[in-house]
Amino acid sequence: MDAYEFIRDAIIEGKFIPGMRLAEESLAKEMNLSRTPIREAIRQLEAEGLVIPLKRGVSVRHFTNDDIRQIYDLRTLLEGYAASQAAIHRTESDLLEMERANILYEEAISGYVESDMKSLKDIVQVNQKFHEAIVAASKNEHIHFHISKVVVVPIVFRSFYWYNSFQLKQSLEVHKIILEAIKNREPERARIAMHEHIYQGRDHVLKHLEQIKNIHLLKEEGK
Amino acid sequence: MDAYEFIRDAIIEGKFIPGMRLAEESLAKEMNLSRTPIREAIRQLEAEGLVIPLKRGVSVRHFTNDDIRQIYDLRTLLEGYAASQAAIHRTESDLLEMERANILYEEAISGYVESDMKSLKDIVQVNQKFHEAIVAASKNEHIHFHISKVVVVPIVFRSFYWYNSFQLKQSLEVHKIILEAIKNREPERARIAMHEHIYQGRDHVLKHLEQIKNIHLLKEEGK
DNA sequence: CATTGACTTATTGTATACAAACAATTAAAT
DNA sequence: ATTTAATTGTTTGTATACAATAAGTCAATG
Repeated sequence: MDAYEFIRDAIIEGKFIPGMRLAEESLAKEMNLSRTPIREAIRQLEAEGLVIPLKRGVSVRHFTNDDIRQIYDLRTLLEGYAASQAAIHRTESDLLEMERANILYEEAISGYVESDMKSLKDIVQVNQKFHEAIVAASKNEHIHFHISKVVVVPIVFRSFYWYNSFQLKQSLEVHKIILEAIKNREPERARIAMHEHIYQGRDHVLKHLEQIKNIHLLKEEGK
Repeated sequence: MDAYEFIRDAIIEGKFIPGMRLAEESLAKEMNLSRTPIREAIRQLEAEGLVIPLKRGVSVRHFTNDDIRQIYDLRTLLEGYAASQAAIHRTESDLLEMERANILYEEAISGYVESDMKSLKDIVQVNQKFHEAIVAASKNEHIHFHISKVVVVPIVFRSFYWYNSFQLKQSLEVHKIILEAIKNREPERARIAMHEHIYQGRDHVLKHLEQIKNIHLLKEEGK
């Protein structure tokens, strides 16, 4: 569905900010459609929890710091499990896929210049590729469904945009450790490495949120 | 949404069997609505994975044995996590709620007569109450979202209907062990007990599925 | 007899129309 | 001046209408 992707992307990219009401008519006009497909897209987004119903219509969901913490806890659980299962069920072609993703990742961060959106989008995509390869290797097709719900969240999705070169390289190193564990068929090691990886991501996001809060506080004082 | 509940219930109760196409017009007529709200309900069910899109329209999703196994693995992970977190974060009122659910459970199974639908529905509901109380005590509001997706699945939902008195009593005993662990603030013990509880449920379902398969095979031979 | 092709039918997907609910603004009364 | 009432306007929710596409049937031809 086209309308679905349009609205979802606008939400996770922050174009539609939390609390904003989604007016069907204006959305319809914006993408040259009638209200009918717009409403159907909204129902899907509602089922995924990206928008919340009001008395009439819906608004973009706001995620609190606690939400982010809880969501990351679940992501840690799910991706850690995926990594441990991958260490058990991975085939040779799975390993190849993960290695390929990591090589692309390495290339992408070597070509990275601070705050260049184009190269960052590549990194985001390649990072996703690695994580998805692990899920595929876990041989549990339902994991993907759940992980997508803890990743496609506005703040989480954009967290990549405030990484620096060093942090990206560090991230690659952890990827290599995870891959090594999966290759050696060490489920616990793979799980723990993935845990640490995701938790670092969580701290990264929370630290950034803290900074934003402080900026707002300074603004308040400046008035 | 009323249309949503109508269709969802029909699917998880097995009135709409896997593979069956959902004809919008006939559904609309059946519940005295136009196609518009029906279609919106279908989009939600699609987002939840209970129906799958065809070239045009949707059909009720079929869950294979592997699906069931994978879904139960995830449920084990999620409910085990919920139990361990509940052991850490539970308040006194959380404990009260769980105890109350277990007392109701005990009453419900004492009043149970084999294959009496009325009393079974009560048991299903009270069982849910206990599991939800644990999720509430875990203090992670997002767990519920994910667990609901591994519970509201046709075969899983109906699995209760082929328990006997002894198995129900046994189930209650495990509930008590889980509660004890949560009361004593023993996260690992709570997690493991919950694991075992869910895995028993899984085996129960898979065994039943095996039986059904055998019945079908016998029918084939009889031809 | 089977296979291809055109035509007919049925059902979906999208647009529009209408009714109901909520919000907002203005007027009236205390 | 403030609060209440009423009326107007905007937006959602549902129904209907229309267009597009897939499927099924029947006939025609190899």
